Amino acid sequence: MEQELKETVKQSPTIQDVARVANVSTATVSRALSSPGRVAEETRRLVIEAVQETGYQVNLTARNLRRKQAGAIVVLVPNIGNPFFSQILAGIETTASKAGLNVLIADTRQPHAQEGQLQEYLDNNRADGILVLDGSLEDRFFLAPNRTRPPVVFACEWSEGTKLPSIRFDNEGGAVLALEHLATLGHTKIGHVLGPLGNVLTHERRRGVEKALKARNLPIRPDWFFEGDFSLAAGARAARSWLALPERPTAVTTSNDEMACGFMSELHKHGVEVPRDVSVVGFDDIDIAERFIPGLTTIRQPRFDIGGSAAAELIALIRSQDRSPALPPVRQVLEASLIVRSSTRALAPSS
Amino acid sequence: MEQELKETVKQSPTIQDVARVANVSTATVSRALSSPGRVAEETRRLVIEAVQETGYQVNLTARNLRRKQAGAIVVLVPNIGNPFFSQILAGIETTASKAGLNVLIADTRQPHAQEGQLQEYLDNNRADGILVLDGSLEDRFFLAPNRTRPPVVFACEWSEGTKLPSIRFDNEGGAVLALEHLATLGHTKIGHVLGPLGNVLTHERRRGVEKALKARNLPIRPDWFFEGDFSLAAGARAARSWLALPERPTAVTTSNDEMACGFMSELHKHGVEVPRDVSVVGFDDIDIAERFIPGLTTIRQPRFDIGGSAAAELIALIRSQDRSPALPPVRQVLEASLIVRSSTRALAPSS
DNA sequence: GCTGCGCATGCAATCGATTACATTTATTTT
DNA sequence: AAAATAAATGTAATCGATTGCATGCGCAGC
Repeated sequence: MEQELKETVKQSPTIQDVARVANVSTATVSRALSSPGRVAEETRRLVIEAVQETGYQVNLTARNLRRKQAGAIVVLVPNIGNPFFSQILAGIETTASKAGLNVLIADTRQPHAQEGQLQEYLDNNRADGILVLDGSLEDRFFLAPNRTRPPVVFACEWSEGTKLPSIRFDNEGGAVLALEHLATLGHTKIGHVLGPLGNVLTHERRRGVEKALKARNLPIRPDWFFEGDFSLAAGARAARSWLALPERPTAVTTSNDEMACGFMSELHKHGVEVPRDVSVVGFDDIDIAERFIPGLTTIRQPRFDIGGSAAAELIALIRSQDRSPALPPVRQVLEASLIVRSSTRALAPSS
Repeated sequence: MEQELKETVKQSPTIQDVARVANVSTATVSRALSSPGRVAEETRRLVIEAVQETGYQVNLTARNLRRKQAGAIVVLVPNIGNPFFSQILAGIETTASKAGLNVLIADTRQPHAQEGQLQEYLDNNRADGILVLDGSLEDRFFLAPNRTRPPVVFACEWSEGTKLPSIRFDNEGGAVLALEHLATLGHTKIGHVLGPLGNVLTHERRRGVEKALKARNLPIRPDWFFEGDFSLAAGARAARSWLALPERPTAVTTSNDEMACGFMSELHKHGVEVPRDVSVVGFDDIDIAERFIPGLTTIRQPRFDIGGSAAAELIALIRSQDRSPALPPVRQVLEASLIVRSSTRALAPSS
């Protein structure tokens, strides 16, 4: 009898199995699959057939071990829960998985993420590259101290000091758009709810606001700039400050949409209606903006695209890593646009 | 001279380096680190010291190759962008990374994710276990056709047919809570906005609604059940249906919060105010619910916890995989609670 | 004092793919 | 036609950790 005992538990087919079926060496299989130019046409056909017959799939762990790579990138995001980031993550996912890379998402604000966890990602092993969506991380994380660190790309936020590549929105330009819109509607007393103080976005958006005010020769009053931190609660706090003001701005721009929602929500509780009593412009155009009451006028940014661009840039960096000379750090800036809804209106001529 | 030429590019230290410094074999180092009981006290101390001196970190790729595992779990989520899921993901992340497992997030609704991508995750290599947050995936994905498939745990949603373990909220109970609340406020004409039809959550929540209506002897009218799909837009469509009704319910429950927001938003555009003209109860308690205008009365579920529990269950399954006999499929149900805000009010005695 | 057992440790195979180098064969050059 | 070159493939080392098996040693039992 020729019958052999077969194991009942099927193992995944390995490159050895393919080699046996195709009647070539494992080296040839490997080459046929990853550098087709280096094997004969006919041989390649045989290998492909054998792959199909066996249902072979490359073992990424083995490949990564041999190639000394991790097969993954890690994304440092300040807060997965923030709807602003999810679209960006989707863009990253799409681009990365096309390149065969896994995406690990690390929430830098999660208590357990502090220090140890983060360092572990950064130290050699786990990731081939790092995508940072959180500009507030200290630079020391990225300034390779002694060992080889994977390449880093910033997206959306970035760190002022470092010269690392970054993909950004035109935050200053966006803020200017918001201000121009309000000015066109006849507003002259315009306030602004800031993001967290250390944050670059806060900074850039504020600069846009001040620039536009200056250009129009409108007042820049410190008591019309409210502190915040991008949260709904911060928007509500700003609303209470606004209410307490002896002289109130007739329009307010906010450094993100969530604060705009919190702001309007709190005003509503005190009987103040938007846009009747005050106009509000947000920033980001998160999903709920369209359906908030009232619909929120805001600045839209191509979020899916920025994720994709950043991932693409990082992948390019990873691929070029061994090759000399280092690519010059890219700094790509994507444009923002104004979306007009119902939270803004022309200033009544009376007031 | 004893001076040797040192490479300028420092490699990560390997287990060999540690062994050399500690003056033991690599086997001993490995054992000292992963099964401390099997080496002498003194030796272990030496190894630990050597680890510190060299800054050694285990190479997970090598370990995973040798142990034939992937070192990661994959989470199948219907839509990363949905704020409902982000908290759950955070819970999963926390638990998984404590166990040294990476978390890969796959958005099943992303066009590119269809078929190929998904299958790739499922087929042997990439993941040691799968956490499914999307009940609408076809069972065939999980019914191992021929090869060994990693363990699967459902969280939040699940697939009716399969007997796989699942961690769930008490959806029916939550819906009953919502209905009881409205009934207590004097409402007798109560409608409901459904989720997508195939979805188990839609089904369970609907069942809760009908059960509570029946218990109170209130009418169950087909024209008061509105079709939906969990999106803001679906809520808005339901609002238009509600407006077109000859006889309108005075209160509406929705199968999730986003639809509640869409519903209220659209009504507002037509001059109908909540809760003055109609009371609304949501489901989920997403972040914005508290700050919507009006604040949304809704059913809260411990989202972070469900993610954590599900991950823990999956990890237990992974660890026990080789050991006989298979654990019995767990089905854990977490309780929901009612959060009362401003979108509901007692029915005016007049109407 | 010899046998046997168990503890601590080392040796070397192994996981599955990649790739430097060697070998064979075919093709071109002079 | 011999020599040089190129193309296709095979052999075996390698990535870094884990682990089955072998070894050596000390101690208890007879």
